[in-house]
Amino acid sequence: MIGRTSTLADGNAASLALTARAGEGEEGGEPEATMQDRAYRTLRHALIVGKLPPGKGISLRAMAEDLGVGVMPMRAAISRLSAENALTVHDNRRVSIPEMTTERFDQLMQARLLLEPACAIRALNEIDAATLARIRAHDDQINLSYQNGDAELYMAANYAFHFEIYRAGRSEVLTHLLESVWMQFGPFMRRVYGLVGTARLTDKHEIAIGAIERRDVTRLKLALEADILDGMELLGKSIFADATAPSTTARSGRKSARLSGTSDGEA
Amino acid sequence: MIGRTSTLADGNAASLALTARAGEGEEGGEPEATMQDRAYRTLRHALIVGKLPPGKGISLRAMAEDLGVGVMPMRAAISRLSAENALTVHDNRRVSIPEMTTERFDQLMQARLLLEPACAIRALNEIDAATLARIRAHDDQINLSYQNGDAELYMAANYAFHFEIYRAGRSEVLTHLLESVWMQFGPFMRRVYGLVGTARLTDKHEIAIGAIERRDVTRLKLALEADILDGMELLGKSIFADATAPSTTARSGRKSARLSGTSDGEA
DNA sequence: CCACGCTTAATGTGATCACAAAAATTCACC
DNA sequence: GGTGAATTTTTGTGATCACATTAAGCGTGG
Repeated sequence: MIGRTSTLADGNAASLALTARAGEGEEGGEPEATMQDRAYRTLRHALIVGKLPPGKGISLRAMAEDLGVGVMPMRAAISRLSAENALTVHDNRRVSIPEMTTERFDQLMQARLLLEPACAIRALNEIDAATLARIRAHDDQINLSYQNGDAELYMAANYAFHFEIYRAGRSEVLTHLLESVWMQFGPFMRRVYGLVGTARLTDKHEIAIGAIERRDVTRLKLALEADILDGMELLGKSIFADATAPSTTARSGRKSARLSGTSDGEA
Repeated sequence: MIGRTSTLADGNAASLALTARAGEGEEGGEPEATMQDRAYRTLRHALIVGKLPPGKGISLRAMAEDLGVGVMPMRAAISRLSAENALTVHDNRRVSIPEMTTERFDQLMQARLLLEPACAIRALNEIDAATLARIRAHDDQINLSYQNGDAELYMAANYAFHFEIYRAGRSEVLTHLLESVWMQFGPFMRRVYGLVGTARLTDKHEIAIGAIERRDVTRLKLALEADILDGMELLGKSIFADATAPSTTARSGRKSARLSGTSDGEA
């Protein structure tokens, strides 16, 4: 391994790697994927599922090497993410994953509360059986993640669940805005997951699914708002509680309890 | 009528040179401004004030030359704008200013209706006398633009008016999302301005200012919603007058009624 | 006059080099 | 041993070159 420390959260060198999609016969199906798009998508996914901790410094060349792409595609990817507020560029012109503050947390939550019910309501009459089945499947994944304490699976499944609904609303504008919010929210949420962990509240997802089945607008809206607010309350408490209890899910176990703390990023 | 740009000065993009204006002198005060930031800001401003027409193709090298910057900064700028949905990248990998469709129009308006009142409410108790004075000044500029029929001034002043309020709410998250929406909205709005021109519009801005003075939350909310809806109605009418009859809902997707004429966009 | 094939120009993507600023490291010195 | 200056490394920014793809000219042949 090069002297460069892997920028990945757990030091797991390959976990973020640009996976050559399994079954990538490629020549026939997807010749269009540009390098920068692949870099963008992997980094984006890493953010949404919280694979990268807040405060983490993002080095252009280092990240390019970690992902196995050139520098130019990585520049484009970082540029795009920065434009979406998923990465912050400091005065030093250095880039890092944004720290979470109480103000930003509130702002992100407000954005979620404003946009997500609206998206869901739009989607209500567009969800067919197949889509509903996918939604249920995502929810099953969430429950599975709870059983196994698999934080990463939870993050991915939770994202998939929500956006399976929102995308059905066919508002690319709103979903794009929401994805920006989730990218900002992901790193912090993943961090906190270990603390609130397996504490499953009353399952608002089930209520949402039921509301979708009955085409119950207000109930769906309430379910989503409650889901968001539940998380808010949980995560909000975690913020104020400077707990020392480390997450159990972190394999190395050696995680500081600082919620938005830097692992090895710069100040 | 569609493909012809009559009164608008959008003929070609040569007019949006990277001037030292943009409110910033030169490197006297801000040695930190990177080239790509300057390119980004000018292009962004051009989008918000609608200096560029929908459908207009954006050529990397050509635009770089027009703005007097290198290719690399322009790449970064275009990349950022694309990430904010202010520019669309086609399958050809060519970039252009997005066309407006009825669906997108509705989505953008919904986003405005969701986010802008919320921002304004946040701002309500943060607006001091100085800020209110600036808001009034912007409104004066708007009225002036009406008198002179200065579309560009109107666009700039209208943007300044709204965001002077929203920024006071100190939610970088929400304002950033809103700016993305306005960048998507600007080119089309500017286009339509020539059609609806100086038309009526009972001044909702005055009402909003009055509501700010009295710290009247609901009145401010209503004023902004009415302002947005007024524009919606006006622009909506223009849409239906201008474009081929929009199908009820083109569910099969791709081909929806193109609302905005192209000057020299690609196929 | 129009259609079709060829040539040419232009475009986006990516790599590589160059450079200044900022970290990180080294190392002398108290 | 700890501290600060000098050096090395790393960083982001930007320019330039190379290449494949595609739009645009442009001719010839029908």
